[in-house]
Amino acid sequence: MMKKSTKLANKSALSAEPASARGEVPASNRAARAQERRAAIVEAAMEEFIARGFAATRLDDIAKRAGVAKGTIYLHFKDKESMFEELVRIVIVPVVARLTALPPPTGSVRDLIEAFASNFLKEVIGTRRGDLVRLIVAEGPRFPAVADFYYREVVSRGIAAMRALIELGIARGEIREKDLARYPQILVAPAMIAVIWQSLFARHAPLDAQDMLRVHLDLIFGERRTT
Amino acid sequence: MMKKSTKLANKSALSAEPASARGEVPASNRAARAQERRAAIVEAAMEEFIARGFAATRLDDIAKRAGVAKGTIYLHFKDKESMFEELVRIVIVPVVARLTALPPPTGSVRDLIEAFASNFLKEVIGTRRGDLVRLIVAEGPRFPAVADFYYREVVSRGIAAMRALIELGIARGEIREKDLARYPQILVAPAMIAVIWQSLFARHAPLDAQDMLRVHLDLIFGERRTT
DNA sequence: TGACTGTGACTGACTGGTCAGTCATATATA
DNA sequence: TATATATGACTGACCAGTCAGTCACAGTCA
Repeated sequence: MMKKSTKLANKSALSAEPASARGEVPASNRAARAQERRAAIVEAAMEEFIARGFAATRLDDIAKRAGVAKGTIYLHFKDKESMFEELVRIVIVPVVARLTALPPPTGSVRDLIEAFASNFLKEVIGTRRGDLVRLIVAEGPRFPAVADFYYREVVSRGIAAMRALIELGIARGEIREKDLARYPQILVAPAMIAVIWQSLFARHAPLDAQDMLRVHLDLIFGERRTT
Repeated sequence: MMKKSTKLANKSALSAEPASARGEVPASNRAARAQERRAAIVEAAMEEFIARGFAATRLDDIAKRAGVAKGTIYLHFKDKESMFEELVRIVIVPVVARLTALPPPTGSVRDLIEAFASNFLKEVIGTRRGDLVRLIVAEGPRFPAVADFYYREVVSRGIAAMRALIELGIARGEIREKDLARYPQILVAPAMIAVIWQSLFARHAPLDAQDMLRVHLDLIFGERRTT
């Protein structure tokens, strides 16, 4: 279908388009295997980068873990740096999509936010995805492209969405503190802390993230059902 | 004299007692210069580690920035790794001391916490110290010793102190949400988010940390003076 | 169907450069 | 002078990225 241009990704490497004029669909199992390999590389790279950080990760290790020769990595990615940047996109995009695609305009604002938090809890906190967030925090300053992408695709959207919910909550009288709309970060902060906590301190002092988020929402909305 | 053991410091670190118990006053300018050099190295190392992370930082760069030859670094630190670990201790300890040493048992709990937040704002958020916190989050998983130290000296103490304040606030009727005492993290979360935000996103969207913390406290204590 | 062939995905030994850590030498101090 | 310090050229390990060669497979022909 999309052929090489999709798999090779980067700018160069465009090996002309053989079947282009033809228009055939050589979706042989060759292409399928290539996709599998690519996926294996992404998976392996994520593990290694999370475990060691960008600079300390060896491509040899990624290759070994992915069950591929080192050269193969370069068939899919331009170099270590752009592999890292692509990796973040590849992993983050679906998560954002999934978290974004659940605004069932039903029930109270609290219920909406609770549904969101519950999803975030399952999808991110304490998972590989959560570690990736920590990784972004860690490497962000050295990868402006990553930090920019993350801000644009995740942070700014998340803040905007939360602000909208907060304003709705204020309008409906569910939320007292009007100034909260100016700092949606406050709403999200405990969730972020939970992510970091699980990565760093879980073994010292386990944290019941779900319960903590509940308490935090009680703080904002008042005890359950108590306008 | 104490010789190497004092200057090499590795594990011992913290200045110790240059003049030892003995009466001598070896406060020659030799020892003084050594201290200056050591301080310069620590300062330079912090800059470099914050800017590039542990693995990507070159000792040559640290030496150059400190105005010292590379070999000199090894007169003060065992190796790169233990230099990093010591560095964290050297920088963190005084901050904790300063933040800890301001419990003037006066006024309301809110005032106490506000004083604390105000100090944290000045001492940490948006400063080199704040960057160091981000660095610890970044490198923690690869440096269990650092993560452990940080948990022991900073996190657990901070959590305990906050919990005590919250319980006091509840007892005095200043704080409604009783469950908050179970998750002092919630109280601290926005401050941590502010630290990270300043490091990563300030250039995209500046954050008025002071104002945000105020709003957060309003959320916990109710609008100013309303009980 | 089976044999033949061109293609390009895949491999991994190799290269060039980088950098932590060393140590023989030089300099400052007592 | 003797000793404590400081220096920076040097070494050996390490690793990102390359590329000549291999071979599985799709397509073609008999």
